[in-house]
Amino acid sequence: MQEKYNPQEIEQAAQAHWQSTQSFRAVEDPTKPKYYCLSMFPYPSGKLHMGHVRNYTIGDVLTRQHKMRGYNVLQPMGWDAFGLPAENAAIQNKVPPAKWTYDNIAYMKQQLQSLGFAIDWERELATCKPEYYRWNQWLFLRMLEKGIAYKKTQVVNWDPVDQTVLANEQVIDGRGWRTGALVEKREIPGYYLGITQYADELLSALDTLPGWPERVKTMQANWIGKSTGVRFAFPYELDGKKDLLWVFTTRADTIMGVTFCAVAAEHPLATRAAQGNAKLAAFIEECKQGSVMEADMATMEKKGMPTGVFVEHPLTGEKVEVWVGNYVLMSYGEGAVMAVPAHDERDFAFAQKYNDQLPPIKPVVVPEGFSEASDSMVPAGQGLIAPVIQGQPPNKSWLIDWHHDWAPCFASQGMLFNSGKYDGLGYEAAIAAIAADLKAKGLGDTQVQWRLRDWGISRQRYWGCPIPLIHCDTCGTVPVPDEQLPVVLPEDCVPDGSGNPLLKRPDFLNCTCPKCGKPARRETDTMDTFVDSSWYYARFASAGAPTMVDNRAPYWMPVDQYIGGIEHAILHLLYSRFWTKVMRDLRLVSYDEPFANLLTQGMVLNHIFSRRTDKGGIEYFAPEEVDLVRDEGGHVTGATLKADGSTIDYGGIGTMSKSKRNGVDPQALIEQYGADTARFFMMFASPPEQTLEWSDSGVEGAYRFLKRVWAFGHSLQEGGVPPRLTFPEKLPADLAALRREIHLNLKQANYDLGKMQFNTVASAAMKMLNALEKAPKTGDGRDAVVAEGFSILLRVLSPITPHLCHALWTELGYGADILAAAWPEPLDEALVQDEIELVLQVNGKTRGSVRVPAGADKTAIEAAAVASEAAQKFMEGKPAKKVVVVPGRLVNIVA
RNA sequence: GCCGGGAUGGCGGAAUCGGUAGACGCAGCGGACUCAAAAUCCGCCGCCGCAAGGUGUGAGGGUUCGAGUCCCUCUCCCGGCACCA
Repeated sequence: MQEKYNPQEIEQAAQAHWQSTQSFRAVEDPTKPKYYCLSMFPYPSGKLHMGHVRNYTIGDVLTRQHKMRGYNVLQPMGWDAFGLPAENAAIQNKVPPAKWTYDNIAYMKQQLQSLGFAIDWERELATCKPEYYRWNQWLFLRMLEKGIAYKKTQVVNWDPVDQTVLANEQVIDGRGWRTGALVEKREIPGYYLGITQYADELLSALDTLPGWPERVKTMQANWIGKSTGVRFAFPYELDGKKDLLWVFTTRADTIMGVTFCAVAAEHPLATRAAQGNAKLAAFIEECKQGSVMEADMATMEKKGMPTGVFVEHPLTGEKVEVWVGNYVLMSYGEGAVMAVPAHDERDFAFAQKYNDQLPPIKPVVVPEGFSEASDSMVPAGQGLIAPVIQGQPPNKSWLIDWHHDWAPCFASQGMLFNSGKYDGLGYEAAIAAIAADLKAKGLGDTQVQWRLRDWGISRQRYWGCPIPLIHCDTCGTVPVPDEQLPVVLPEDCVPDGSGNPLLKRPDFLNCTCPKCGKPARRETDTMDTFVDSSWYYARFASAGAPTMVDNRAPYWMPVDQYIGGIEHAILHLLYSRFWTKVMRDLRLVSYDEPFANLLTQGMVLNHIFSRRTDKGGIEYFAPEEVDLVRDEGGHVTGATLKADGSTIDYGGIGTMSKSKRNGVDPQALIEQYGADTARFFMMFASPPEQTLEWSDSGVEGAYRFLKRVWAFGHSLQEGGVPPRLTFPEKLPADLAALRREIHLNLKQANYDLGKMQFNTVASAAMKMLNALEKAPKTGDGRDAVVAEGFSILLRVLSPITPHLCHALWTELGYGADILAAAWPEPLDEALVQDEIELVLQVNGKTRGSVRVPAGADKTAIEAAAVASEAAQKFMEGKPAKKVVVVPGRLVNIVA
């Protein structure tokens, strides 16, 4: 055994050992409990980044720990290989996306292997391979048959110069990223998957996922957005034709306060009204410009224009004008809303803006408890209406005069007034009564509405899974027959940014119609890459099967632990759940949910340094290029460039990214310190769910600790401490204390592992080493305590730093392979103590401690506490009014 | 804008059920070893104070013998918002 810790050498040796023994090959074995541990597979962007290292180390710690606990473990790895960055790289370097992708995969695979992850590489897959994506196509055809997949128009970002569809991220400040042209909204046909058909189950089944973080479930529930409300219609007549304007609202109780209606620019009524109204037509066109992103829709200035069309209030018969509003979404509900400015913030803002063109705001709800006679309308502290009444008599007639210029809006639930027969009703009673009346008139009913929209999967892009359809002049759109699958994507195209290169590939485009045999044209749209990632976990469990999944899937599925970034909390995870349910309904699988437990890991952050360039752009600097400037308190206030000492801006802490130049290359780290140091730092720096801040000196600290572990192991070997010894009947006090310390930390480590709080597991390991290094040099049973302690330390640490622990375990003769060792459990005999220390408080303030026998009862503890010197001093001669004893923890004297 | 999350020393973070705030580590300071440096080892280390003690978990209020933890109000930061993955 070498004296010096040499990570490169021991890591290579350990990896060679795992390879030769096929340690991580997963074989189905019904006699053992299984543990399927899956980390979200990477997009092969070029090289691993720290987020990957963190994600996969978390998975590896769980995998190795469960292996040692006797589980049959599967940890696979693959590549989310289709996607936009490959096309961007192609535009830049004129390399086919396929070649770029495969090169990246080869490099990143080697990086993953050098980190020593316990991966079964025989199950590796890449979603850009026909043997994988043929099953995307196959399942898509099944969905088409079942009516889950269907065709509809979709709104996309259109670059008029490049004549191409842009992704949201390719739209910068409303302009195309390459051309700078103003982006337009355009409607084109596309394919959708009916995820809304599963909305109810996707929502209710969240309750069957106790192993998911509550916040992720809440986010999904809000995304699905079930709301119960009333769908009703305003009758109207336009150009002699009678029609109904349908709207949906969750606030039917405010229906008597409607002052206008608003429809989306794409609404048929808007289109009809615009005929012969050039000004309105122009406004509708304007609404169709700009972003398709919800965030932009929500933050942009609310604009509208009257259509001149009046509809009839379904209950009062009053005339209500219809407006076109840029804030009304065609894709939600009916694409039309009733507007009640008095009780809806958005309507209120709109009404204030168009004050002079709209009727006065009509309030119809007051807070519960309001009465005309009372002096104050609202109980103090509720404050929503309170400002309105300053200097005004709080009475009904005044409220009716309430006007939008200056009155705030009351959007909470309350009691109806100013609403005719509904006066005095509360929220629920009012809605029930109003819905019943609308129903009686045949103009509406209660309805459940979902925020969730169907999943548009068509992408007008090359590097994706071809949608298996054929367009025939005679037969229309015809599905590709199963026996002709997969529709293989040619791998030698080089996109240039001006549209889908498949359109220039006659060998791909031209085909014969499966129905009539005439020449036909292949669909060139490809699938959203979220399709690829919606079922890869099931394919891992059936690697290489000649069908989509085979009979190995039921053994492994569902995934016992899924690990990935919080940024996937909604889309990827929801789509995977949906896909699973579709597969289940096709009887391909029998489970309802793909991921039993979910861990969402935080992002890896680093400092950001930049300065403005002469041209007005921003230039970023890597952290190693700068020196930090701190104020007296030690806070970072700025930075200077190492090269020339010039001052640059400190941009705080942000996610590592190529564009900000604040990434740290894992490769350099592995080469300098070894994989174990990288892994240890990642686990130690913060708990998995939180963000992790990069720190070079933190890495140094991790390395220092591993060197100490090695040195301690070396000293045991030098000192001839045998791996196993018997303990004497009773240990001397100092050795008993040491042993207790080790087992206490083991108990803590096991508890924290259960919570997946690996940073404190690492801390516990460090505390064990700190204790072992201070071990007495002599004493009866000394070697036994130290050998036992170190063997516990190695096992606890081995999932985090497997190479180091593997080497020391065998070198010191603890066993042939630490992977085969039993996971350690704390022993009661090591934890017992005769006397315990309790915190002493007087009037809630800590004033010292008292020692009492371990079995002391409450009376004895009280007596000991009151009698103590510290208690006497701070009680200042007053008698104890009350003594609170928290068993095993503290005693508080109230004087 | 909407939805979700977060804020604790100079820094990363710990505190399991409301019970010693700051474990463990980094940085810093002092010392040992060395011709010297690196590496390593020992000690100190929230803030104010000579000390006794006081004070302190983003801000303000509340509940409690006792609050980082529970309740109310607010500020700032981060993630998602359906064509980035």
